[in-house]
Amino acid sequence: MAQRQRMTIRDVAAEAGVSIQTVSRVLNSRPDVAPETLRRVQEVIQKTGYAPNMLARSLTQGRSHVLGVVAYGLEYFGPSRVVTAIERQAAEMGYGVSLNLILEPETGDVDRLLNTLRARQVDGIIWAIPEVGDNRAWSRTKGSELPVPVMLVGGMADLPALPSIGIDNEAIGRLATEHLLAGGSNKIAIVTGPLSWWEAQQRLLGWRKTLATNGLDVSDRLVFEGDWTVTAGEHGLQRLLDRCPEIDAIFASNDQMALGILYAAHRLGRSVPDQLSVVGVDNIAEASHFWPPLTTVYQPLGDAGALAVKQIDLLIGKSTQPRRTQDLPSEMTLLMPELIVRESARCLESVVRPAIEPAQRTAAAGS
Amino acid sequence: MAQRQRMTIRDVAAEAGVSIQTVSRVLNSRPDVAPETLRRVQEVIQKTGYAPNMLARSLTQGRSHVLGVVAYGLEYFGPSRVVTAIERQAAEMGYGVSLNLILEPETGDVDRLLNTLRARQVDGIIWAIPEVGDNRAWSRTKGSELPVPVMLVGGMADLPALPSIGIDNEAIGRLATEHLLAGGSNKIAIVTGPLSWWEAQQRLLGWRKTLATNGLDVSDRLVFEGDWTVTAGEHGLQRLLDRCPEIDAIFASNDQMALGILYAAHRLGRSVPDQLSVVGVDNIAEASHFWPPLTTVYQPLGDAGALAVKQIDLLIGKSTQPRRTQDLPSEMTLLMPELIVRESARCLESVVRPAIEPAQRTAAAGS
DNA sequence: CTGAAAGCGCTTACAG
DNA sequence: CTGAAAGCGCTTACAG
Repeated sequence: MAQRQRMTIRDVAAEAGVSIQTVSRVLNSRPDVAPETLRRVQEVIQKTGYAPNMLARSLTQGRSHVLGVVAYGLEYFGPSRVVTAIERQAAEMGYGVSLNLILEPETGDVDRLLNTLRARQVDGIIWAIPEVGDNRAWSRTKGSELPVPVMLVGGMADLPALPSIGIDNEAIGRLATEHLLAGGSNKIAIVTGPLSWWEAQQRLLGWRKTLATNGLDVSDRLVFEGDWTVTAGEHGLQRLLDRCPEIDAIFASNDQMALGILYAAHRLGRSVPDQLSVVGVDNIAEASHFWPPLTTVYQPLGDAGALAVKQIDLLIGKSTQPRRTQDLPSEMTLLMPELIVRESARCLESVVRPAIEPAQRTAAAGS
Repeated sequence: MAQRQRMTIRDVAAEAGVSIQTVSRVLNSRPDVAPETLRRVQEVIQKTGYAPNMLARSLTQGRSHVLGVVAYGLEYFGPSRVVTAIERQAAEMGYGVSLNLILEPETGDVDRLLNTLRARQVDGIIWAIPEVGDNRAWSRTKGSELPVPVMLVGGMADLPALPSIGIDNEAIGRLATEHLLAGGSNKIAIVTGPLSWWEAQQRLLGWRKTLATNGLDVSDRLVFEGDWTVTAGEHGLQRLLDRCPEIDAIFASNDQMALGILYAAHRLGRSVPDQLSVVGVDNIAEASHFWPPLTTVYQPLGDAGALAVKQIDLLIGKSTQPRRTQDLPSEMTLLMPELIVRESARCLESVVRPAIEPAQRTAAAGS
């Protein structure tokens, strides 16, 4: 089957008594091979377990069939889902995945990374680093002159210079906040992620807009900036309650911080959800077993990853062909999140209707 | 900087007014280049942003500088740590990482995977799939005739046919159980992982041996086979208590199941750790914020991943050289886990001394 | 110190 | 339907 001495197309050709390009034809399943020849070559391939050298193939074709995937924080929930989905979809489409992890989202070493990927001749790059600060400035500066297509995963503040796909994070904030309103809360605080993160900003924005629309308080004392950790949730609740004891609900910008909030609430003797409603984001595996089970917002991260691969495959196809309309989808595609109702937030309505009108909802909540 | 038209070594040579192999010498920082020539070539490289085509380089060198990493369940705690560490170490040593995820640990498609990796000419393979059932049978059958070095990550039942590195899972079971004993428990149950997993078996073994050594009950009614999920922990506690209400401690084979146990204990009105001590495994981010904070066993997974890369680099170096002593480390390297004491298990001793004698410990616990 | 030649293992036109 | 030639972009001996 496998062998130590690597075998080449030449060996196969010799053994089958044909030329190497006939073998090549068989390998690439081209139609113009005589049935008998085909059989003979296939037999040899089968017998020897020959597998063509992708490196050589890539060199002549000018395509490596490898996608460069750049990610951060694989040990966290979001990135691990995205990368898993990317790998799955890529494998399905015949791409290999070159994994490149960075240690900090705000890395200055974009250039070196891009150069490495270019040197490895990846067919396309999937940039799955969240937008933090101006860590995507490079996409505007030199995004357009990159030698290969790039897909950004995760939305960004300004219209991206490169095609991008992400989750609608403002909608996350809106869904969570609307649910809290529907549950009858009217002093709704928020524990955000680091506000240098686009995702954190957008979730805050969704919260703010929803409350403002309903004429409710959105002052700064209701906002605590966390850092995604459980500890931040704990400190957040304590701090928010210090500032404003009448808070009756909190939107935690991720489940870990929601856990911290539940923990602190327990310690402070605030019962959830009776005295305090909590909604998180992510739906981590443990969420349904928090006390109480956590109401949270699900993000279709797997869909985002898979879609990124499909899109970049399209772009790669185009960049190979004599580029015509140049109709690159250089806009931002946003996928919709979904609310998962459990028990950490009061829920006065028997049926959750996301499409309900705010006024109506508030009325129902007040009844 | 970057350019659409890919530039080759030939372009650089022309622009610098030298031959291509002089450029090659500069690229590979060989000593035999005149200072002035060196300067001129470097200048051109700098100016044009030229990066040599790794594919072409690999083809001539017979080395791709890519490691094939095969993993399962990147969305879970262990694998994500291992893969992260592998990528980090690989990048540091100049290797690219080709990520290959499988959907089920007991995949039958080992052959196709191995073929793909061979076709991509990876320099070595890191097989980071846990041993489940006989999913490593291939390593004995054809492990030795593989064209490239392979490192298995995660221990295995029989002495592996290939060099392997993992965590001492029996020690995990021992550390956890000894701690429970030290806390004064003497009816100690276990919720295991799926027993087709080597890791789960070993943890069970550690539990069993430790109890047996201390003359305590290790009968089957104290064993519940879970599947690593929170839900399994919940069911596990309920079931174990049904069978044997006097249970006063449980070793959960991972933190998720430990969470399920805490959850169920809360529901059943068993206070932790007063009536029930619980120890988990992994030390997930949330563990320190469970109620009560979870005592657990930490596994040096990052070390394992990094070590795997270092080892395979050695093997690759050897397989390149005219193989001499053939002293491949074809044995199993096991790294030691560490107990992290928090509040979910009673702890009578002020200082935890893992080296303490069992008899002495039991005595202390009884006092 | 530097360059002309050969070759890595394939594929892509180009003949027949 | 099949094969001889050229070439992908490098590196490795081999001359000078």
